[in-house]
Amino acid sequence: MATSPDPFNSRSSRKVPLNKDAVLSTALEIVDAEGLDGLTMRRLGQELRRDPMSLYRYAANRAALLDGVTEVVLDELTMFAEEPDWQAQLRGMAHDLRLLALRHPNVVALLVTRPLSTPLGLRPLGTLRPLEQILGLLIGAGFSPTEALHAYRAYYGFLYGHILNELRECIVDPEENEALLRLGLHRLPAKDFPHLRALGPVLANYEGDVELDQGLTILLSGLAAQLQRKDR
Amino acid sequence: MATSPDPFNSRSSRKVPLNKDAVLSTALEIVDAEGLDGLTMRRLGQELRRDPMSLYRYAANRAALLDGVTEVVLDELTMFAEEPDWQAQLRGMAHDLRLLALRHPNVVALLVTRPLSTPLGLRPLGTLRPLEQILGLLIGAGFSPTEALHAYRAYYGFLYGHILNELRECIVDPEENEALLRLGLHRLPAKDFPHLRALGPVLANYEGDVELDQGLTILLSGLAAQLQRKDR
DNA sequence: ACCTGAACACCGTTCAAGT
DNA sequence: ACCTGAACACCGTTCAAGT
Repeated sequence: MATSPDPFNSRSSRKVPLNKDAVLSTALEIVDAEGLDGLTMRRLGQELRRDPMSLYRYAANRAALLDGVTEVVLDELTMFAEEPDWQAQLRGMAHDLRLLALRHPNVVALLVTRPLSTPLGLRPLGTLRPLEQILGLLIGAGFSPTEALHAYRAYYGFLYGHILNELRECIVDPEENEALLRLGLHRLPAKDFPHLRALGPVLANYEGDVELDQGLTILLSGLAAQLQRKDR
Repeated sequence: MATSPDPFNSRSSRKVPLNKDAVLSTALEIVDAEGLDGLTMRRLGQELRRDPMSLYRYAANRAALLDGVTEVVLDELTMFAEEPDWQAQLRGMAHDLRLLALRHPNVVALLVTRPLSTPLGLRPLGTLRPLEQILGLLIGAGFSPTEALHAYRAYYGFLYGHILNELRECIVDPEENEALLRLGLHRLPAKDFPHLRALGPVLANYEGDVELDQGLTILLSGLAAQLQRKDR
């Protein structure tokens, strides 16, 4: 599961050679296991068997640490699946990002909110690389730079929205799944939430990949139509 | 700007009669003014001129306080704009939500991440009401309940994605806007980010409402096509 | 010059002591 | 029975004191 070779096996191993990558991947493991709040300087120091203060050599502060974690996660994206056309490429990349999000659900909040109100050029480069990449793809496909930017926004907006939606509705414990769901729905005032309550069984099995694909079909055909209108 | 009648004017006014609404709307003001991190129990207590501990009578803990704030914000949504058809309604509601987000940018992170991994039925009712409402709208328009759910997800996914995108690219200080942007872009390695750097001027003026509308047009026409395929 | 860790200024929350 | 605030167990970060 860990990408780097076994940075710590619980509390058995001794001193780990410290570098930025080791710090960040350990930080990611903590976030994956215990959520964003679980990642504190002190906790991370303990995991690495170092004085928490020594971490400030690798990250200026906790915010920078979190930025580093998002970069590590985004680096997991296999950059270019070789697909025939731009639509297939966008589709493939969307599914890749979705799987990435499912692998690191606790990081998604970071992906989505961390760069908020950080000037574009000052963001972690990992955040910007997908943007640049997709711009190139779309411009290569015949969109003008401005159109490519708009198309990117529509695509990424939908994609992130879908991921958030899916994570929101995903219940971790598959056993309690239906029970919890029903329990929750039952709590809703029947008069105010008739449709929602009626959807109980349907809500229970969310096939994220299928719905993502359906949404993409709508979006991509819309973008393709725009492109055709131009070429004609 | 404040919705409730002047709950405190800086540090001049004396004791405010305390109730849940007063607590939450003051909490919202703090979040709007200073961000999510600015809202602490102690800070809120100070603003209300109460012992911070007394707040636990109105919210079980800080998380509940944050849930309360999201509910207060969502209650600002004017429920039903009277529009002729379902497409116009969805369009109108999207713009309403966008404006709400621009009014309370610091709350958006909450809207988007707070209910993550909270079972659906246990969420703040304010979060669920739009869902129920749109389900009703779509079912009334001819979608099956299941289709309505899928359509809702596509719609809301896109909508939240757009809002996050727009907030991400929005720079608060309109004066430094272009300067900061160029500065930031200039920092990017020219070789790795040619397209992004070339878009500098275009990136500078983001017309969120127009782009939201364009995306909605694609999405809604896709959904309308699905509906027509059925009726035929 | 580098690293360490005590100390500071905060947190959310508990709970005993007041009324 | 209710409210208060001292106290606890944490934070991120600074900075002086060590090496």
